[in-house]
Amino acid sequence: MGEVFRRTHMCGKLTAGDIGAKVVLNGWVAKRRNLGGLIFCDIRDKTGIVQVIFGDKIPEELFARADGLRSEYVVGIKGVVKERQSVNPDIPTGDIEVFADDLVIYAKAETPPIYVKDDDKVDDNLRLKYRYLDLRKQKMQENLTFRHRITKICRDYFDEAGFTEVETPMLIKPTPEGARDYLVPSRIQKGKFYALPQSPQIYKQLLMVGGTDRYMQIVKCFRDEDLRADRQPEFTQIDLEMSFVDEEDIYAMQEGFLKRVMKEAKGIHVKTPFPRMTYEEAMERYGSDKPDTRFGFELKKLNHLFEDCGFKVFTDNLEAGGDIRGICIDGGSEVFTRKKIDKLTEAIRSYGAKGMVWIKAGAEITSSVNKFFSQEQLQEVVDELGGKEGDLILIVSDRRRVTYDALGFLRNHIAKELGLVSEEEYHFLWVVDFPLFEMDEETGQYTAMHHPFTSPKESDLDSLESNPGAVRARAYDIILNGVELGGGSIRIHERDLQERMFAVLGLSKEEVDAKFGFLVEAFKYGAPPHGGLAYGLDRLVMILSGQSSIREVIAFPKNQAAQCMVSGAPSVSDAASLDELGITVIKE
RNA sequence: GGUCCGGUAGUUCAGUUGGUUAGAAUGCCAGCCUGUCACGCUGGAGGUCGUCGGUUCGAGCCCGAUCCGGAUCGCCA
Repeated sequence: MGEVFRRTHMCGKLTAGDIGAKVVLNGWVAKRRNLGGLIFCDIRDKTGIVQVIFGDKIPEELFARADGLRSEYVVGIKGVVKERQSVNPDIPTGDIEVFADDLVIYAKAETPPIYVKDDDKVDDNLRLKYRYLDLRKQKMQENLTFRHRITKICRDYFDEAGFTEVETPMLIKPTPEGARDYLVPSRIQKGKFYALPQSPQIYKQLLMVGGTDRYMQIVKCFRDEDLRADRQPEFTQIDLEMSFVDEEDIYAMQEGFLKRVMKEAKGIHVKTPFPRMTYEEAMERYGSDKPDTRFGFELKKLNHLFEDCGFKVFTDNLEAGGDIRGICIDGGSEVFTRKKIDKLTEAIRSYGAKGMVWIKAGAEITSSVNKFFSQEQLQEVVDELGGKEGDLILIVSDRRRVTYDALGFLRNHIAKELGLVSEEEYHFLWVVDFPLFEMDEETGQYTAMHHPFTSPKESDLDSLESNPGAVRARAYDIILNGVELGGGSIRIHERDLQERMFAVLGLSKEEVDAKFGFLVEAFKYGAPPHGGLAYGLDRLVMILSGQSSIREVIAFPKNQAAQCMVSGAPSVSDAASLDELGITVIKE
């Protein structure tokens, strides 16, 4: 008892070159096939599976023990690698097998509640509850390994570029703006709270003031907001900041990084520099600030065609200051039946669109508005969008924002449905010149779109107070195939500009002191020009490994209710702990 | 917080206008089987149809409430 076989090989790494070798394997029983006088047993470790055979030339006692093996038993095997009589071309180790001459059962296992098999279709929550079983799947191990490789490349690249990895605090001052904080009560300072960081933003800027020059950190961040397939309450950023740089330095540095990631992790050569697009252009052409440029279906503003058209839905909207935009789906009129179009109309309601007009181009144009428009008028619309016979045109008339959101959604949705989205293509894109501010529709107050330390573009500085909505920021996002991989900005390092910024945001001196006093104080003593960027590591790994959810690349993710299904967190706290923290929980 | 979809065997699902003992596949157990690899063959066990209430002679199915899960919008500087 207690003996551990000293492993000589990993299961998935055995090849024909090992034929004749005596090997020792450790792993889990993936599958047992008992043919009577012959038992086949697939043994799995994180590298893959290999077939082990218990034949007739072994002691009866060993054969009996092999007969007792069940799925997920943990075992050690000693044996000899031999060439297979019948090759299995479906697995990498399919041309060899291990003739066992010894077996140890380290642990038995109950029948697992989920199958340990890559293509097993099982409820997501069940996978999360039994994550330790789910992780035994080869795909999951590959995902973890792939993630490790990305972080390794990241550390190597930025190390070679002179970056220093610095750990910033996890227990920090709550930030009243932005996403909700996770609060952590202080026992020593009863009644006071820390927050878990939403990002190390302020600390990395302080590091620049502190002369660190180039900082990077692979760091957990926390946001207490609702979850999505690509959003977890705790997630990992690759956080970066550089001193004495402008946008061009940042772009070049990041393009070098992503180029290397693509080459080393995917074996794909990507061209640099990446294309750039202004925020304004991205919205006008794609209805999104993170456009997927692998396919067309670009938006086009159609206001001028409908100014006096007499169709009240359109004219009323235009008079109210709204827009009319459309997209043209090549060859879409066949594919999209009335029923399918109705479904699309229904789908865009969640973006606030009240309806959608469709036009099918051809010798005789059919449309949902045939009653209101002549064939000539409709042909004009078709021509404006570059449509031809067999194309489907979709038009949304609404507030500008709604036309962007609805058509932006439609082009992505339809491209996916038509199978036009290539998994093999990787389109990187910088989206630049974001607005510095956005209007909070509830309060009517300008808020920082990125964060209040983002530098305005110098050319727009004059209108900072007079027309804040028109001021563009020195902010940029890096987009890959319609996914926002990361974003950043050149920061404000001049005190007077920072004060003007706070003033536009409507922050009093007292508020500034309370919220960011320590940063403002630090800037008194000499801040270098600096800027940076942060990647969502989970998203980066997700998209490069071809997964559709970041849960697939996180070892122990939370479910949609932000629970850890393995441990049951969060849970109620006992009275003594709460008392010590001075916390009373009000039960509803 | 809003909208939509779902909850039936360990798992994935089917279940007709409400009608006898709720099915299939897979997994599990037992027996047979020496070249399987989704092994095969034979047999078997396995169900509070999410929960509570209502309608009905009778509810997995209809109605109401509630819990849970998922998608999505809001939200995510």
